[in-house]
Amino acid sequence: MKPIDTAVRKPATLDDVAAIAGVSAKTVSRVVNRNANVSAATRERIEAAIRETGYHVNQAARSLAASRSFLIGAFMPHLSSFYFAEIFRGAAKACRQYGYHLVVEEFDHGVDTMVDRYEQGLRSARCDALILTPPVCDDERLLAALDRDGMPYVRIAPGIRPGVSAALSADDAQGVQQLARHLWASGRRRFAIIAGPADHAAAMIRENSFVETLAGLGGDPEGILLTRIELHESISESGRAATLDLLRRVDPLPDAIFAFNDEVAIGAMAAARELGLTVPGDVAIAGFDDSYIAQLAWPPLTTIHQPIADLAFQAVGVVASGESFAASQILLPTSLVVRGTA
Amino acid sequence: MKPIDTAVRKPATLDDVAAIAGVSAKTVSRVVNRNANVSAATRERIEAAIRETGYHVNQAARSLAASRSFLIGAFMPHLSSFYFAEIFRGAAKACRQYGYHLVVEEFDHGVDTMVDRYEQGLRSARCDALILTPPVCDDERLLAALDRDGMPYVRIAPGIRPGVSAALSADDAQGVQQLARHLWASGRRRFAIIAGPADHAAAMIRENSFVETLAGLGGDPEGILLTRIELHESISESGRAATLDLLRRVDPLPDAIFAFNDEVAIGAMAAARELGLTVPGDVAIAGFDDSYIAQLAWPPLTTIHQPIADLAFQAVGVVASGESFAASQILLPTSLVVRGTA
DNA sequence: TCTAATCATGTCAGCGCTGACAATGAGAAA
DNA sequence: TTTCTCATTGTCAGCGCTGACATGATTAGA
Repeated sequence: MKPIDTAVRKPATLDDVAAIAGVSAKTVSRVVNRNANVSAATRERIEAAIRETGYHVNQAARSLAASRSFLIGAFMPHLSSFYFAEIFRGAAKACRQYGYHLVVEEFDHGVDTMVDRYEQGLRSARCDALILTPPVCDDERLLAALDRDGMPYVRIAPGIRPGVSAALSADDAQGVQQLARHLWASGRRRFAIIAGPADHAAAMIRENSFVETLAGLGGDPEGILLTRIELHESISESGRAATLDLLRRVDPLPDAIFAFNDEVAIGAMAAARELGLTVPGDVAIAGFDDSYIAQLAWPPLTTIHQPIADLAFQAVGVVASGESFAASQILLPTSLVVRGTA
Repeated sequence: MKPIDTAVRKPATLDDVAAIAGVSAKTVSRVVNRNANVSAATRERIEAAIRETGYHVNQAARSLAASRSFLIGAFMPHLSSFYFAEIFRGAAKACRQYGYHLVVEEFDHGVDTMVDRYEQGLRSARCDALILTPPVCDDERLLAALDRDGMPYVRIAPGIRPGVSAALSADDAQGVQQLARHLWASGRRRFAIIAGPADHAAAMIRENSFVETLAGLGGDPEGILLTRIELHESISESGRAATLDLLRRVDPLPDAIFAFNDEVAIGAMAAARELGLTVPGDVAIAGFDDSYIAQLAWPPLTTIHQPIADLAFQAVGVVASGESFAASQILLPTSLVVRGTA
C-alpha cells in the first residue's frame, strides 16, 4: 500500500509563472510587487498563472537581490507575559498588513549583553528595522551599536535620549490625571501611592502626575503617603508586602491607593483584605496597564488602559511606511477604566 | 557640525574574511558552519579574520544557496497570553541553541482560514519546519496542506490523528491524579468539577482522570457534581457564573472544586467568596496550568503545573535534530503545586 | 616502493530574485 | 511625415552563499 499523497509539490518560481503567462520573469516580479506600468491584460494573465502554479515569493531570494529582508525585529526582555503578548500582537498585525515578517528576540537578563544578542540574532537575520521596548530601548551601548550599523529602529516608551530617534509613548500622565480626578470626585481624600523604583521612568511619571493633579484639586501633596517598591521576583508579592507594611504603620488609614501597575494593585488588594478592609468600601484601589489580570481580579480592578498593542502596531507602521522617520514622535492616549475597585 | 559617527559599516562577506585570512571563501564557510576537515591553524586564522571584520552570516544568501531557511515557524492562535508567551519562550530558547530563528504566526479566528495564513505567512517565509499548538494542530485541512507541501511539523498536545506526526504532550492525567489523591487525603469527600467543552481534548482528559482517580480511591463517581462551561469572551467570568450557579443549586455544598484551568479556578474563587464561603476552609479550589495568575491570586492558587515552555523547547529540538522525526512521541510530566487554596 | 585511502582546500555554477538599463511600440506634437 | 515622449516589457548581472566535484598533499597499508 502506498502512502496517500506524498507528491511533494516543489515551490513554483517566477520563471515557472512567466513561462505559463508568456512574459518575462521581470514582468511577473512587477505584478507580484504591485508595480505600476503593467498593462491590465498582462496583469490578469499573470495573476491567473500565479493562481495556477500556487506561486509564492521566495523571501530569501528576494532579500538577497533587494538587500532588504522584509523582516522587522522586535527586541524585548521577558516582561510580563501580558505586555509581551500585546506588543507581539500589535506588531504582528502591522507586519502582516505591510508585508513584513516579525522576528522576536527575547532578551534574557544575565545571559549575555544586549549588544551580543543583537549581533547574533537580529543583525545576522538582516532585519530592516528594529522595534525596541523598555528597558532595551534605554541601553546606551545597544543604541550606539545600532547607529554604527545604520540599523533603523523605533523605540517604545523610551526613558533616555528623548527625540534622538523615532519614538512612541503612551500618555501616562493623562490617564493618571483622570484617575486622580475620579477618586477626588468620589470623595476620597486620604491617598497612598505604591510607587515603583526611581529609575523606572514610566512609574515616576505616573507618580508625579498623581501627586500634581491632586495638588491642583486642593489636596495636600505632603499628606500623600508614598512607599516605593523594588521589582523583585513576584511583583504582586512586593506590592502586597509594601501595602501591608504601609497600612500597619499609618493612622488614619488611606481611603484610596494608587498602585503603579496592575500586579502591584492585585497585591495591594490582598493586603487590604488581610487587614479586614473592604475594597472599594473602606479603601479604593487602582492600578495601571489594564492587563488581563485586572478583569480576573475580584472585584475587577479599576485601572488605566494603556494601548500597548497599538503602540507596537504604529511602531511597525512608522518603519514600514519607508520614509525617513528619524524624528517621528507619537503620543497615544491612555484612559481610565472604572471597574469595581474605585 | 557633523553627525557624530554615521560611518555606516557595510556588513562583511565571506569573501572579505577569506581575503584577510588568505583562503578561499569556501573554507571560511566551513569554519562558520563548524565543518570538520579544516586544520587547526587555518581555523584559527579564519576565526581571527572573522572577529576582525565582525562578520556575520547573511541568512538570506545562506537560505537561497542551501535551500533551507533556518527558520522555524510557530503557528498558534491567540490563546491566553500566558500560554502564548510560554510557548514562545521555550521555542525561542531552543532556536537560539540550535541556530534557528523563530517566526511566529498568530492565527486570528475568523479573519481567514488556517491554510491561507500558512500559505501567505509561514510558507512564503520558507520555514524549514513548523510547530503547531492546539487548536491549529487539529485542523485536518491544514495538516493536509502541510503534507502536500512536504512541510515537516511537530504538534504540541494534538487531539486528533494520534501518532501520524511527531507530537509532544503533557501528561495531564498524571497531575490530576496527584491532585485527586491530595484532596482525598486531606479529607475532602464532596467533589465538583467545573469542566470544559466536550470537544476540548485536554479538558476531557483532566475531567476523566479526576473522576477515575476518585473512584479508585473509593469515592462515588455518581456523586461528583459536574458542570460544563463554554469558552466565551472571559473564561474566568464563565467560571464564576458556572460556579455560582452550581453552588446555589446543590445541597450539601461541595468541599472541593476542580476547575479545568486556572482562569476558571479564579472565577470559582470569586463565586465561592460571594456566597460567603472561605477558601480553602469551606471549599478547596484547584486549577490547572500553573499560569502566572495562580500566584497572583489570593490565597495563591493550588494548581497543576504543565511544562509549556519545555514542550515548545523540545518540539524545536525534535525538528532541529534533523533526523527523520515522523514518529517521535514525547510525553512530559505534570505535577501538583500545592499553594493556598487546597 | 607503490597504490589506495584520507584529509585539506579550492573551483565554480547557480539558488530565485531585483535593480539598472535597454528596447520596443504607440500615440502626441511639430 | 518626422520626431519625441512615455508607457510597457525585456535583458542581464549579481546579491552572498553552499553543494558537488576536483585537486593536491599526506599518510597508511601491502
